[in-house]
Amino acid sequence: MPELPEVEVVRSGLAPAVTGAMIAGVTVLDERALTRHPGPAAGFEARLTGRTVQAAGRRGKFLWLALEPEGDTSAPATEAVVGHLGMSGQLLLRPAGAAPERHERIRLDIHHPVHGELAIVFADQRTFGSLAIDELIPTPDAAPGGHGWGEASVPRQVSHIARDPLDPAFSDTRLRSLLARKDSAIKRVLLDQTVVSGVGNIYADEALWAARIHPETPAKALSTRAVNRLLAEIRAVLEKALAEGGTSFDAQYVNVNGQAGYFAHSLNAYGRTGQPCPRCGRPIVRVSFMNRSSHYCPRCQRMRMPRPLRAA
DNA sequence: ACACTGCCCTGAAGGC
DNA sequence: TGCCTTCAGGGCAGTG
Repeated sequence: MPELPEVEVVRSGLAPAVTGAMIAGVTVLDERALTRHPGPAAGFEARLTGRTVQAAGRRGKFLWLALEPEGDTSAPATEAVVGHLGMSGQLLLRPAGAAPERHERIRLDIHHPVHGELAIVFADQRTFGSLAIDELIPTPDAAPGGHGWGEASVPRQVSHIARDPLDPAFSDTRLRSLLARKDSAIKRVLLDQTVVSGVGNIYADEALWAARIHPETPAKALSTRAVNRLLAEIRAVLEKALAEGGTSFDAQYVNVNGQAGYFAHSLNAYGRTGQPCPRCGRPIVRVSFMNRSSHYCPRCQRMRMPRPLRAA
């Protein structure tokens, strides 16, 4: 289940191999991997072949390979290959001509001036992930579009997604004011990528546990102090997971070399139903919530309403 | 305009 | 043993 740390591990693993590399060949094995690409697979292959990759960027759970403009290579990039790993997508770096991966959907054969011939394989069991060629459009705040991408542009398909909490241009103020207006449960709001990006079910549960906030607390009921604590814990859990190479449960998430991360050993709430809370010892509870699971400690994460709401 | 539900998909795991 | 159901859940179209 790739969230920000897992996607960043993929991006940073890909970056040295793809930056400056020429896409020599494109093979689409399954068109479902192009659901977000406008137009047929043949067009995807034709438009990418011969292009050079300028950089590998990421915002939240989306990543993209910016393409050097054809002709004037000093001009700013106007197009990118946007990728989302969905539930089970993998981007793997393989030697040229490597045997097909299980669930391989798309292969890019690349030629790098230093590293030579390589293959980038997009494999995806559940086919929620996709690649697409997309236009790069200016960022409204004129800050760089994402991590690893210094230009003030972002793929159109990513432009409605909020910056992620590790982005230097992330606005804490904007988040506080959005939360103050939302009646929805804080967990639901954390999963809304237009509010804050990069957080999925695992890290939402972990950050709420660390901040001692009940997942069903209405967002607007959180005090400023609680919101600040939550934001700090979101950043802490994302950074820790990143340092450990991401979380893996079922070998669906792996880095570009096919290796799993170690963060699963560090989880305090997610997936620990019935096991003691590391803080207080009470068993972690699992509840079904918006077609997902929420895991929390019923003692440490009690619902607290401020006076104005309790009166109603 | 916002809040929320349902759907897409495959394979592993559990129940009977 | 084997079939059937359930579960995993990100993002977005569609509904209210």
